[in-house]
Amino acid sequence: MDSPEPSSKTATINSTINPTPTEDSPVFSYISNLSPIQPVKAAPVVQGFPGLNSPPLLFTSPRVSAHSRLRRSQFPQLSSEAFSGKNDDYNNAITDSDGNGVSASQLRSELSPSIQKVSDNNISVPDESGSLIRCVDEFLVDVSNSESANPSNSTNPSPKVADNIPQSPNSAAESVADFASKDARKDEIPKDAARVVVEQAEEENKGKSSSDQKDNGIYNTSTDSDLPSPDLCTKIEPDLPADNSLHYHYSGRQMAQLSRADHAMLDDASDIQNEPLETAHDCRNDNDKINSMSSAPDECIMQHDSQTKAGQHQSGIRRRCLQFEDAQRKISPTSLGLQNASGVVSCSIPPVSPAVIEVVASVSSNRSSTASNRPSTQLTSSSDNFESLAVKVPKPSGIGLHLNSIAMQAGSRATVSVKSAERGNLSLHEKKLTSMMSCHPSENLKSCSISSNVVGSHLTSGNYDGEHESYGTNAQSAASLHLNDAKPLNNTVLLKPTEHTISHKRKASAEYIDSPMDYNQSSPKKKRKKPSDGYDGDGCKRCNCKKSKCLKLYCDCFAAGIYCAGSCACQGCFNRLEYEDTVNDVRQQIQSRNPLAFCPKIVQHPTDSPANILGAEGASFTPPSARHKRGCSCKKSMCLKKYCECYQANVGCSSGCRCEGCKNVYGLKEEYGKDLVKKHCITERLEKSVEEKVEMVTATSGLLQIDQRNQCNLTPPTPSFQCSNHGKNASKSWFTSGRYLSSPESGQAIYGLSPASPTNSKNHDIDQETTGDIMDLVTFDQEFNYSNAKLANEFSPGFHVTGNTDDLLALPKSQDLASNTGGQLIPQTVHFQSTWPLSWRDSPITPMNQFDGSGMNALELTKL
DNA sequence: GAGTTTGAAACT
DNA sequence: CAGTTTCAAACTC
Repeated sequence: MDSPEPSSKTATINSTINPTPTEDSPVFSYISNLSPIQPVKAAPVVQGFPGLNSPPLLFTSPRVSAHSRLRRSQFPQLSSEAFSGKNDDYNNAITDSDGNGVSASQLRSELSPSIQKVSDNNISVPDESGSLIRCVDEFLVDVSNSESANPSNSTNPSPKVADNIPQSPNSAAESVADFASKDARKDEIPKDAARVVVEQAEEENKGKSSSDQKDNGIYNTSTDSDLPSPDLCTKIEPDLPADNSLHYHYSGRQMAQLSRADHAMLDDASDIQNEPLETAHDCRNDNDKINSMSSAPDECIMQHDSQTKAGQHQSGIRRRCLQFEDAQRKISPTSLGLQNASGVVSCSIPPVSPAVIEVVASVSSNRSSTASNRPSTQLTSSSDNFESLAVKVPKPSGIGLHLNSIAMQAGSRATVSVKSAERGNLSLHEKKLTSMMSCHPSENLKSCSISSNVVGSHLTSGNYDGEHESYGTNAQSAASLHLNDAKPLNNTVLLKPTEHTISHKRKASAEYIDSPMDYNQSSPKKKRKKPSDGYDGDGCKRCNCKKSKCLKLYCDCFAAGIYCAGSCACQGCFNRLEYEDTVNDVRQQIQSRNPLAFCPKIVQHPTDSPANILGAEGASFTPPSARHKRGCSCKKSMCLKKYCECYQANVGCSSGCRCEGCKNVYGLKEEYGKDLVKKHCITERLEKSVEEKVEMVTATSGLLQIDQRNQCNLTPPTPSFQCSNHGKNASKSWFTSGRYLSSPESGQAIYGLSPASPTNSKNHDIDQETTGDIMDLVTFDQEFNYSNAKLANEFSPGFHVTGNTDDLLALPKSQDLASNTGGQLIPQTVHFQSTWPLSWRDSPITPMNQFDGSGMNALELTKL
């Protein structure tokens, strides 16, 4: 029996929301008829239930977020394009000299002559100085560049846009800042948009002329040379405000958004193209929105500072991306959705999936591998655009078993430290301390953030010392900021290492510049200090290749998607920036042979629920069910030595292993099935309890029930919360749970704060606690998909999860988990982005579940 | 540090 | 797909 109250509530709400229509609606009349309570009394009843009233409030912010996110989603795309465009410029200059000239620009030109034409008319200013303004301008510049360089992006949209675009550099006249004006002219942005941007830039510029200059100088330096400018970096670092953590928070969001947008870009390339300028404009607006949104006292962010600092950091931290850059670029961390209460953004970078890359390539063919070689630059520009994009990005696990997967996953052994430390200055103690911080999931957000940061440290390290450079991507580039991010978060612990890092940065960079060849050659001088674990200080593996030239998967560096570093003792190494083309080619060959060659080797078993992974305290680093994707073939080591990849990764053997006499301490092959069954039972129990809980909650709020019913009626029988396995096995991801925001492999991307999904506006009266539990239980194991779908459907029929993973769920890093367990990230951060890129969704290889939350987002679930 | 063992990657 | 070779890390001494 429906209690009268729910009905009345519903009626009241309906009337409140849409008084006139509601009363007229048959539903209203029907409810009114059913309800013993007279409509007249409805109002009082509603007042008596604040919970019902509150929903709108809860909803409000999501809507804002959503709005912002949507805009941002477009923006990031532009930014990405901008990146590419910028890179293109850079690359064009370089590649032309090299004779490798087929750059993205050409492709772009082919794609959109009209735009190109416009750009040609425009004054092209190669000079990309003015980082300060750049954040604003660059974004414009990038957009314009992308427009000009990459017609595909902006062109299509638009004849309309083209018409609006001034053929003359008039916009420059409107710009106060020289850089801004340059950019504006270069970009040929419509006057309105350009004006707005320029004005903003000007304002910002006024705010901090000194920093701007500094930034500019840095930027120029970084731009001119591929390598970071140690000097500049050094200068900059000290200037960082103690509270820049706040900056990072926001920047993190922005970054996340950017990344996410990048993802979206893949899917919605056409859309992006349609509204380049608008997007750019929106971006600015988004920033403003974000700022305003985050204007909360605890999140006062100084955009200028953040921009400058971030730009500085990024300038100093330059990373080169090879073929993965595009893919990763597309791989987007979650966006606003990742925002947690504290504003800390946890972004995990999905693993680089070759398939994704391919998709990306197809979508945005304009991005040549060469063009994408300068993620750092891209990142910088992007970050500038976003006012310092510091993202706590877990290491890209896409790298595979090697560096990232193993080192990070092995919680017990995870020794992640600042790589620069190895070079000398950082004391072992500090290193360990850092590692510990990173390795242990913390209970508090700060710790979590640190952990996350550390996770990415290995990536970062490359930047710092200029040695290990990831092929990868913005994501990795973003990761490079981890340490920086971490510093603000925990000055006492991480600041020191960072300082060291910076100092080393200079050193390393100088070294790199001076004698780039030094470090790949196995010079006796550079006797590698081979740590017992085979990792250098930062958790990066280094190789000792002699015959493979570091162009085969034998090479850990190569396999991990990074360039060999000075710490490597390889001989005849071609896995270097100088040979990036070669590296790309080889990688492509390998991928053509085995698309999964560079995918993470360690994946979360589908049935592993978040609860299992995290454990009660969230301290578990390696999910018990984590397994080597391909399995091992050990015969003599009995899986008890590091010859065994499973053992090396601290994961148990599975049925996929072909090992003989398995005695893997992390899990015997024979026991794997048993464990699965056990877990399955446990999971079922949990689900039941959750369902019961949910029912209780639902009963409490009659509105919810009614709402759900209505929705169910409106929706097809198919569970809206569905996981579609395009792959053979449904991937389940533990990161699907809200707790796992930042699964690099999966997920963070998955969790974007879904904008307020329109469909959702109901059910927000459910307390978060319940939601949190639910989310924890929402695993996407194939086995449980149906039940989950059912459950989800109960709440929101609109929720649709597309689980497209081939069972490749890369393990989220322990740090990620830790950060997730912080609790602050929770339910809100769990988002199912409706805008998730198709590329991921379509990619069979993509190791992550993809959620197409068209109808419902995490927030909705949370609200439930 | 040299040599051996091991198993993944590459090749056939 | 299976067998073989190559390779580099892990391991031993």
